[in-house]
Amino acid sequence: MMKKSEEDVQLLEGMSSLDNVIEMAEKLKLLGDKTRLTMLILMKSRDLCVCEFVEILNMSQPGVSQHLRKLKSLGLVNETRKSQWVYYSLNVEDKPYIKAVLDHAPDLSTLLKTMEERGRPVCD
Amino acid sequence: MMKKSEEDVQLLEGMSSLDNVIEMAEKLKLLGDKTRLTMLILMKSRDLCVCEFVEILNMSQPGVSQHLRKLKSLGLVNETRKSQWVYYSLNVEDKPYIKAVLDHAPDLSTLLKTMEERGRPVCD
DNA sequence: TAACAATATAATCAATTGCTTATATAAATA
DNA sequence: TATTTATATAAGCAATTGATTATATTGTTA
Repeated sequence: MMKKSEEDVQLLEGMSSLDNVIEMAEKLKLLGDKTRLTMLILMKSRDLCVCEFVEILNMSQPGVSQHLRKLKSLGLVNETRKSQWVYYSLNVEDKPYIKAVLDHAPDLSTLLKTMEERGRPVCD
Repeated sequence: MMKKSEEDVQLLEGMSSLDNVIEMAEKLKLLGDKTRLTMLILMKSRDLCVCEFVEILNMSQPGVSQHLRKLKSLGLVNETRKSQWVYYSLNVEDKPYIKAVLDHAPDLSTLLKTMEERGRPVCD
């Protein structure tokens, strides 16, 4: 087998770095939508089920489900079924730059509380 | 003038938080594109002019200019003309979450050096 | 001042996105 | 088991995006 020249190695390293940049951009693209970013920030307070997102975000249930699917497909959230409800939770402990973004995000816990007080869906 | 109720105040505060989320999402959307993210990471090493981006990213000059315009319009970069060249530089010191993202980004300084060694544009 | 080099803007277009409505699936309950 | 509730998937569509080529602008230099 032919030995790699230093230049080749450097090029290959450059390539894999670029792959990592692309992967990073894909995740950041998910944060670059106001609906999904709001969802992620809300999940800092607690896990939420789909119908809660529907109420808070005031959008159609399929719309919410599709955003959650994208977040799940890139590993930013986990889903847990609790009888009829599916709860979504943050999964960013091992993604430092996403965690950093969410740490600096505006606080939406007041908004969440407000919705809770106005009679939210039962959810268990 | 009518006094605001506590509920109104809470609602209004909620609103402004949402505005901040939207503003945050707009900036993150800029990072959610592989070309622009690469540009920002490259500028961590040093300021670059348009024609350097064109060479490194291997795309059309107008394409590069339009990405830079978006970054400038949201205040993520500054531009400085040096005779015929326009240099772009990072302006993220006052944007902690963007800084955090770039701090965690893959290192592209090797890629930049490689391009420099292969005879880059003169640029002063 | 004419030609050139670097950059910006305009016009265009295919691909992607974020939403909707309609429909399917899954679990709980009468 | 039939109905209801929660969620997911499919299909469709207008708006946005990221690229291109063509053209305008700005500064340098012969």
